[in-house]
Amino acid sequence: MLSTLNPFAPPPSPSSSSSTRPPPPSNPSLPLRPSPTPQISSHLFSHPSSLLLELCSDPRELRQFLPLVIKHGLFHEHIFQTKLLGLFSRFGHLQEAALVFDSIADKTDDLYHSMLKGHAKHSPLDKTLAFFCTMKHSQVCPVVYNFTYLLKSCGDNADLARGREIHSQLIANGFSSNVFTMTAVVNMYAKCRRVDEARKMFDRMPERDSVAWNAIVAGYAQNGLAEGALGMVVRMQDDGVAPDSITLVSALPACTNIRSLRAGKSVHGVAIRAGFDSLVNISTALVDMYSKCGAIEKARLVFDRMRLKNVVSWNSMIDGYGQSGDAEQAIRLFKKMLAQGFEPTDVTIMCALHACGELGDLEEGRFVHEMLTRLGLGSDASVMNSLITMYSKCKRVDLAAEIFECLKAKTLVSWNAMILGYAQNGRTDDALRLFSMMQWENVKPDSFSLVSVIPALADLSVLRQAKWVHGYAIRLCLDGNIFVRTALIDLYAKCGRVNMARKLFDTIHERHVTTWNAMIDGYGTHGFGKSAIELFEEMKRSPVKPNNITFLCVLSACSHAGLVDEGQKYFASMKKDYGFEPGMDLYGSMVDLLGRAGKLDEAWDFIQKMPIKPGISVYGAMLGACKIHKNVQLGEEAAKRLFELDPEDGGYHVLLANIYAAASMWEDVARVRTMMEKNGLQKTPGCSSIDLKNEVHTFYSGSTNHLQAERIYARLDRLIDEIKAVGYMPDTESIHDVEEDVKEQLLNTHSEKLAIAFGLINTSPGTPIQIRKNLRICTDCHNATKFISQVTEREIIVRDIQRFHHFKNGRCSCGDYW
DNA sequence: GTCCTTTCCG
Repeated sequence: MLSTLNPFAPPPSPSSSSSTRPPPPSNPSLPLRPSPTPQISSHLFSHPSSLLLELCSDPRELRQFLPLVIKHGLFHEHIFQTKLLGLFSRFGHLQEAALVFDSIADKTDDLYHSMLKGHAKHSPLDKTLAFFCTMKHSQVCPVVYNFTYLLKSCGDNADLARGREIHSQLIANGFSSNVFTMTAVVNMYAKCRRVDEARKMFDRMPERDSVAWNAIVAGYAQNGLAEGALGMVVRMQDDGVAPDSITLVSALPACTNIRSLRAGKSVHGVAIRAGFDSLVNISTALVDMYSKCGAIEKARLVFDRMRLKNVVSWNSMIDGYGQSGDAEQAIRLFKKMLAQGFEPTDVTIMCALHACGELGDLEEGRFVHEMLTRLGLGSDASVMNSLITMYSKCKRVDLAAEIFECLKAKTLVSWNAMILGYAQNGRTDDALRLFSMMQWENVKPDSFSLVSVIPALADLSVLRQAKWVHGYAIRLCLDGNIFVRTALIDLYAKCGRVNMARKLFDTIHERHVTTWNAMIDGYGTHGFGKSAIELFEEMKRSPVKPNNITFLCVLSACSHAGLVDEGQKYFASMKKDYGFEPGMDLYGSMVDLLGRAGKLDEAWDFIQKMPIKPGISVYGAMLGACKIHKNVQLGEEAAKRLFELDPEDGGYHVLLANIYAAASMWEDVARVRTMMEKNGLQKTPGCSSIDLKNEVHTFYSGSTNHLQAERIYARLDRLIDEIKAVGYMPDTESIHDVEEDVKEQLLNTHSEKLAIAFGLINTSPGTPIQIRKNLRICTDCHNATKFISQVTEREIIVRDIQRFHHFKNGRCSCGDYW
């Protein structure tokens, strides 16, 4: 700015202190130009003109000035030393400030105060306090603002111990009723999350100005105590202090926090009446409040009416769209922001990445990735964490892993994001590997880590691991966390321990909607439809409102238990009583409900009447029902439409082939197989696994590579004879083009049977056997297992991809209805 | 010379 200064302008009046000084002129384009140093002539360095130094708005200009100061021998003049020191410390160049400071022989108190301020604003807390100590040792008398700066620094570092120390020193220095220091004390305690202590100090203040009130309002708001914050806003008015814009900008996030549109609107009203609503920070907070309170259109209205927007305003609106599920609008606004020439910040990038992830838009995601690299945000941990999540959501967990591996400053969030990414992309082993690795690297898992890894364990359904992670959660003192507990409920249910799940459920008093959903679904997959319904009815009487997932769980429970009327009733109630518009999965559930129960025509009719175009899940359910009830004609219809939707999963083709096979339509079976090959679709090989003595044993159909293979096959041979003796008939009708005995042989070596035989050999009599199958259990194995449970007097629990089957005394809990 | 807005993982 030096070139813009008029050297002939009258010098500022000597009485003008720094507090009333106008802000330094700022022209962002100027500091980039080389400074016209030679044009500055030495006559400027008369004493009044030394004030010029103060007008330096950036350290660069200061550095350009310095050689001149030295050249003209002014460096040792007190006024220059004072000003230089002040400037260096204001700009955070503490080393240079210290150089000036140390060179001064007889230091005035002012110089100490100036140094302390610089340290408090720019140095680590340790250094600041060390300087404060030397200051006291040099017999410098502390002043009010020494303490306010020190306390702010303690608050920013959330260093309660040091905060208390400063607090007591302040009392010793007789500042305990000063409104400035005490406001800083209130703020410090609030920042250290000790709102009660902050409040105690606030109540003890002999007088309170609006700043003091703002400190306590913000204190409550930032600690998630919205009611406290809003209560204090009321109290301050009763006390005759009018809320200012700072009060309101703190009160708004409090309304946002409790999602209270009503409170937010009333603050908006106050802001309008006081004329604060045109302030950029107020209107930005309003945008955030409205969008988070579910009034996204109103947020957009406020946003569009803003005459002045800053990056934060844009970020709030973009994130508002992202959080309310409108990722497309978020991206559109992001583009608009770029078009208007705003430079995205780390926050903008994170919001944009979130939206890309939601949309699964890899191309856009890559574009944002390139942009953030250009912007130099490639080492910002938060940004990189968002990138990991974006790539994971776009099903490119490989790219996510690449980012994670290269990320130098991994945070706990990075680990959590990567674990979740693996878990959600079916990379269970990698999720578990990372979870144990993080502990090797001394990163302590938190509730998010557990909530990410537990579903991966639920995928494996190994009870031993479930118990281990439960114990681990207890040791980490995280088992009380509602989301961890909910994940554990789901885990126990998926490990076949629905009673244990219920026990955990009963210990939770403040249940989240997902807690109810997990338990209802647990009952549903175990075929306990009645229990699921009872629990749902209990939920309706609780303060927690069901969401559309709840209805999905309830309908699937009804479907697995054959409760057709109940299911239909709930489907109707969902729209009528709760106003939920059913999604594709719910329609699929309804088709499943009707179809499984044999009401195939009704199911088909239901599909024709759907208000939205039926998707894969709907025709998939129809096809599955046609397989159960051996309906070739409707099966073909469903498959035709299903294949038009181009599913990536080859399972539907297999389903159709099985429908044909059951009807002995072998040419059609062959046709479907050819079609699969042509489309590059593969049948997922069926496999069954069983957990034994800390090891998971996995079997594929006919596999002979197990160490105990000989014993297993021998036991299986005997087993087949035993169950045949009590009435088992091999279901060979769905196998074609081989001899009868080969058919039997093929059936007998199904993975389910191998796993059961292995379990029988290796466990003592009476021990329940638990198997996990990656596809649906086959009809013959289901039948055989019933007989096996009878002849061996074992309880056999099979979890297939759809549900649980509890076999006992020759019967299955699904009532052969699955 | 104190107080204030936006953001990542469930």
